[in-house]
Amino acid sequence: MTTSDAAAGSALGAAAARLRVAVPSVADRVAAELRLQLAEGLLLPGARLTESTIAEDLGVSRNTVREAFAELAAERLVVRHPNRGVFVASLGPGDIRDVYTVRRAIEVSAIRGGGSAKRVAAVRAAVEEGKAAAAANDEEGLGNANQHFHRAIVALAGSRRLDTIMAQVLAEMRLFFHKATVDAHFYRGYLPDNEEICNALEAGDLDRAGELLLAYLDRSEERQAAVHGD
Amino acid sequence: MTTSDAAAGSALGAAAARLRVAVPSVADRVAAELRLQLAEGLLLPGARLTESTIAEDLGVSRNTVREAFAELAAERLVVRHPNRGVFVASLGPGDIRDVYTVRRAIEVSAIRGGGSAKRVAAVRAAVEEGKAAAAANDEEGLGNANQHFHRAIVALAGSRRLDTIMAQVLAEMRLFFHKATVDAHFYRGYLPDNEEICNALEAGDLDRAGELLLAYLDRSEERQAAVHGD
DNA sequence: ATCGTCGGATTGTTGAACAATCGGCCGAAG
DNA sequence: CTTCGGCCGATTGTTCAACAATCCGACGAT
Repeated sequence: MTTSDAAAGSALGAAAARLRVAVPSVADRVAAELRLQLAEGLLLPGARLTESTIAEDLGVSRNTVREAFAELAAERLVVRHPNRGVFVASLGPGDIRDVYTVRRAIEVSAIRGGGSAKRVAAVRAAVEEGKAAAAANDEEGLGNANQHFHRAIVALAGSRRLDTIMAQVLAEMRLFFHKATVDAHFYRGYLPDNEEICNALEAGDLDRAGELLLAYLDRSEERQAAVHGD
Repeated sequence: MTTSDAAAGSALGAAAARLRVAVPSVADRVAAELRLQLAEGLLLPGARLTESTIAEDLGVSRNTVREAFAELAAERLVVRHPNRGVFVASLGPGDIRDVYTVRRAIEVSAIRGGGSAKRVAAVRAAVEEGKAAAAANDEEGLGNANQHFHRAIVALAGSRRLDTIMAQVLAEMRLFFHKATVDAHFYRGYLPDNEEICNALEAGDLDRAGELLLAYLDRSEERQAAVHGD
């Protein structure tokens, strides 16, 4: 769990390492650790991250922590207030709408371009993963499956840059999902949508798939905006 | 405190300020200087950037240069090879296609969503800027106008994140444009396209505007792929 | 209660040091 | 003559200690 997450996280900023063994730098590992704590909800939005504290806790130099902060700041997971410190990013209503604007752009574009059979199969796999999680009442599994589903859609385009952008956006969203995930029916309601989208995709009806996905995102945005003060 | 007010200062994501006087950090200024040299073509793709050299040249600490590198690496303008150094990013054929995939996604999405009159006017302004530059035989002005045009299109969506992504993509493209810009007719041929797109946009025919823009991007991609060994 | 001032704490930046790693040079072996 | 292995210099990765600049909150004066 943690290792795969770390690998997925490093897919964000890390310089692609050809076929190199490449031990991640210490700064990268610090960033990974913080990313993990962020995703786990251990560090809540608005929380302050003090350089010296983290440096001491993780047994690294303050300078190294600083580099890790730069990495996280570039991913928008954290914001720097000059001379005041870095804080866990917190998204306001405007940010939520912003994030969904990005998702609409890249997800709809990706699905309307179709994709190889293998990539379509990955989308289907995410749908099945979701159904299995639902059957097992695995709340967290449902959320993960949903993210896999949308990442698989973007992956249809086969663009490394789009994949990166999507990963960042999803990481941002995880920041305030910890508040919304309490609703057990939250993701479950999206399952039929995902399946229908996947069906249209497999049938080659890309226009319809795009329409469905767009409607899905609009609804999801409204829902998120409702949960978080509009 | 939301991240909404984070900053639109420098074109790319410098952590600048609301109404703050805020002198940018030294690291930011170093990054800005390097960005400038990158855009000017003083630093060619593949060139190596040695920490100590730059630190000495700019009269700052090596550690500060390091932070600047992190910033540029996050923007993909530079790549880090662990234990070997940082190099000016160079885009291969695959990257070119990748970049255009991103542009198709966000530009077409933005234009199909329309935009306020003020934002449409900004698009028109960019078209006129291009015509003026063409009349003056201002080669560089033409290139700038073209970028303004596409940035204005993305700005239609009013999304800070999309604007940032677009700025990064354009910065990446400038990296290897220094090779392609030699062709005087390069941008000039696109002028009529831009105007037609703008006309459709002003007429409210968003579908048509989107189609035109998409065709434009496809053609541009093919052209770039042709110039750089496919 | 408001305002200015002071002090403590944290960040921004520097400089120096050291280990780890890389690339290339040179010499030895085949 | 080519190839392989190991050494050397150079550069990066990381740490540490220091200092100035800046901010926050508390204290005190008006």
